[in-house]
Amino acid sequence: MPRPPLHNWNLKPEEAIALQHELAQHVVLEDHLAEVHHVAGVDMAINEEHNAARAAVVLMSYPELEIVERHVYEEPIRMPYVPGLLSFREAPCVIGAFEQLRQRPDIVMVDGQGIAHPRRIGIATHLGLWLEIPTIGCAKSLLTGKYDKEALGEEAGSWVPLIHRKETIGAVVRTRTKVNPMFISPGHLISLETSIRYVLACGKGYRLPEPTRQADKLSKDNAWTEPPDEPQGQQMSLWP
DNA sequence: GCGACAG
DNA sequence: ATCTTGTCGC
Repeated sequence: MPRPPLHNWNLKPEEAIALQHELAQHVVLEDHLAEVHHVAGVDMAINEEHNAARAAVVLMSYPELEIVERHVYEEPIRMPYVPGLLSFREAPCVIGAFEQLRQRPDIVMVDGQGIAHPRRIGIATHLGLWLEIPTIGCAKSLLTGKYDKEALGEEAGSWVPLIHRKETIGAVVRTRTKVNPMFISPGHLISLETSIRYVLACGKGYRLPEPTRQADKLSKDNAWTEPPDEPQGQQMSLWP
C-alpha cells in the first residue's frame, strides 16, 4: 500500500536534522492498535562493492509467528552512515520492500531506535510516521541514554528503563537469558509498555525478536546479483 | 573543549 | 553495516 510522500529524502545533514525536529512534533506514544494478527520485521544489508542496499520485510502471523510474506528490495546506497540520521540512509529502501506487501501489518519491528534518539526520531519512529503504522524500535546497541546496568536481571524478560535528559525513552530488555540485552523503544502509535510486551511475545529463544530475525536473515541470505562478466553456461544437475 | 555515536 | 576462526559455555 503506497503512502502519500511526507517529504523529500535527499537532504543535507543540516536539513535532515531540521526535518527531524519538525516531524518529532507529530509522534504519538499512545497505543493505536487494531487487533494484532500480523507483525512485520524489517532489516537491511549493505554491499559496498556493488554500491547496493537491500531491504527485507517479513510478515508473520501473530501469535503463531509463522511466515506469511517475505520481500526484498534493492537500490543504490544513497547516503553514508551518520549517527542520528540512519533513516535517511535506510528508510527509502525499506519502504520499497514494504510496498510489495499484500497484507498490511498491525505492528512493524525495526532494526534500530524508535524515540531512543537524540531528537526522539530514530528510524523506527520515522518509518511509523511515513507508513502510519505502529512501529517498535529494536536496536542491538545503544545510541542515546543511560540505564542501571546492575539492576538489569540476567533472565529473559527482565528489563530496566532507558533514560535521557530525565525522560524515559525506552527500555533495555533481556530477550534471552545471559545474553546482551536489546534496546527497545516505541516508534510511533504505540506505548513503551506495549512495545516491550510485543517484543517479548515475539521471542523464539533468540536475542532478536522473530520478525526482525527473519528479516535480517532474508536481507543477507540471498546472494548479491553479480553482474555476469562471462556468458552464463548451463549448469548440469549433480543428481538425476 | 572532549567523548559518544542505531546500522 | 561488514570483516572473520576458532572457541568458551550452557
